[in-house]
Amino acid sequence: MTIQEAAERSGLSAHTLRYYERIGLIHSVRRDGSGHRDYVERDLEWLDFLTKLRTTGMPIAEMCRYAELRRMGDHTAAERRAMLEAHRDRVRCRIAELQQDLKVLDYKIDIYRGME
Amino acid sequence: MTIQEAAERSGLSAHTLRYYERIGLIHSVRRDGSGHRDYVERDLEWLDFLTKLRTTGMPIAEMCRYAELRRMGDHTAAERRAMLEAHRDRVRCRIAELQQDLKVLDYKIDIYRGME
DNA sequence: ACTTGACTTGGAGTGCGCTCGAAGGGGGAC
DNA sequence: GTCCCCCTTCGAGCGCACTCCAAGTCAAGT
Repeated sequence: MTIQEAAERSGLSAHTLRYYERIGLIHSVRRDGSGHRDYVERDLEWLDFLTKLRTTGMPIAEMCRYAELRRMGDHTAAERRAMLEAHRDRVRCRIAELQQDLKVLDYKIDIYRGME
Repeated sequence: MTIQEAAERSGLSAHTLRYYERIGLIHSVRRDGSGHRDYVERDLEWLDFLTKLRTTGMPIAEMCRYAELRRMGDHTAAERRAMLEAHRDRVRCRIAELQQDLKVLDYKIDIYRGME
């Protein structure tokens, strides 16, 4: 699969895919005869997971660490799990915070309604 | 109240408070005899609300627009309400998205647990 | 043979939201 | 008086996560 196809399917830009590879987020994408990247299904799955980490607010540096552990093999599973658990806690906190802020928005909107 | 006190109470830095004033997010903070800023309770309330808009992901430019409408008076209430409603929708979507992503994290963590 | 277009690399540029530095101005404590 | 500290403005700098550009390669189409 070409970089354009991978971009469309992952929702990332081709620029971003190259950038992710450069910083080590996605490792050693296969090249075809002419040196062009050739993405496989497994790359797409990994990109989807990376995207979930990103959209939930994990910093790139932390994602790089996770990717590095993943490359190191199964013996890093516990550390990776710990990272995900810590991240999950952050996401839960974030959701709780957003839900609180939502109440304030609701309250404000009601006030505006009352004014009209 | 001095800028330092306002910073402590709002959770923003003094730098950020000056920055917010410069870009028009907070308008015409009173000055004392020697030109120092003198924040009042109402400023703090406004800063708290601004902070909620920020932490829920409203871009600064949009917050400036909201602040501008607020300065223009009561006849902008409908437009401000519309902005808040649009923002509320975005926040709701964001929460829903985070909740979906949380499921993926849970799933992954379970897999790691199974591996150990 | 030549054009077209998508790809490659390395490095520079961008936008956002701050964050900091420089240079200078009070005003209270000693 | 002078030391010290916090304040002022203006403008530059920073960190993050991309985003884009320049220069070159390669393969397919006409």
